[in-house]
Amino acid sequence: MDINKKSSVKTDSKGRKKVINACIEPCAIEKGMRLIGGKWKGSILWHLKDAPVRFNDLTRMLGGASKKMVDQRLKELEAENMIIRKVLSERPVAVTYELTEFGRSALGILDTLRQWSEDHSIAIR
Amino acid sequence: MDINKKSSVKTDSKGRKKVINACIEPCAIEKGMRLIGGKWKGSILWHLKDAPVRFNDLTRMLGGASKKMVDQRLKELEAENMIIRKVLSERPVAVTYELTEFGRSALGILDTLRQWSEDHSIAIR
DNA sequence: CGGTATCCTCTACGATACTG
DNA sequence: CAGTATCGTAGAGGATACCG
Repeated sequence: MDINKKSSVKTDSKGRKKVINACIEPCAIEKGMRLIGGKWKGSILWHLKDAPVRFNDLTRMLGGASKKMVDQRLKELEAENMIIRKVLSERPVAVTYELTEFGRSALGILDTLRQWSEDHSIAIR
Repeated sequence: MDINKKSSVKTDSKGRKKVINACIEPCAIEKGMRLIGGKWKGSILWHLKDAPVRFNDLTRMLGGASKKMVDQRLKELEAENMIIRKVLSERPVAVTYELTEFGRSALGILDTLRQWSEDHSIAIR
């Protein structure tokens, strides 16, 4: 679905047309969620906060994510300009991923979320 | 700041750093994401920030979400103690949803996310 | 090591219709 | 109005094997 759609026109059962305004603010929230939300993206970014990390190390850190998933998320994050993939050597193969400035700019949100989540861990479960 | 307190970092023979147990913090992030992440949850909470909202109004506000989805998310949020469902009248049926204190405590994160998302809307696309 | 390629299941989500 | 019920599809995600 097109999330950038600002409004849509619908016709009800009596043939009347209604313009439904999708709101700007929540769209920003949805948009943001698409960048740092999702199953592993926030965690991946968080793991890169201190230093570049290699692919397999990252996969291990996430403990529970398959290579495929990590690979997919990494590609998304790279396409979104949140991380950079760097090939360190060809033989043996060595690759690291690190945050861009943009990626780094999301760390504050993630830290707040982490803090909030920990503070309310009892309420959460 | 000492955030990864539960993690241990080791250095191998080639001077590379390895994080051995780093899944504590990301788990908090994943946990938090499950509460306010997902497709509509953040937006729903955000829409309730000022006042209680009725079911159909909320659905319309989200413009694009089906009743079924809204219903499901609302039930999740209620189970998670983020919102409260209140029956105003039986005939005609009138129900509102409003934030709990816990739900309200998430607004800061959502606002930061919204701000961040808007600020970087160009980078995002 | 850093991925791809397959296959497969499961559920998220949408569309539509119906109900008290 | 505030949901349920039902059906259908797309894709998310796991398991496993393979590759340069």
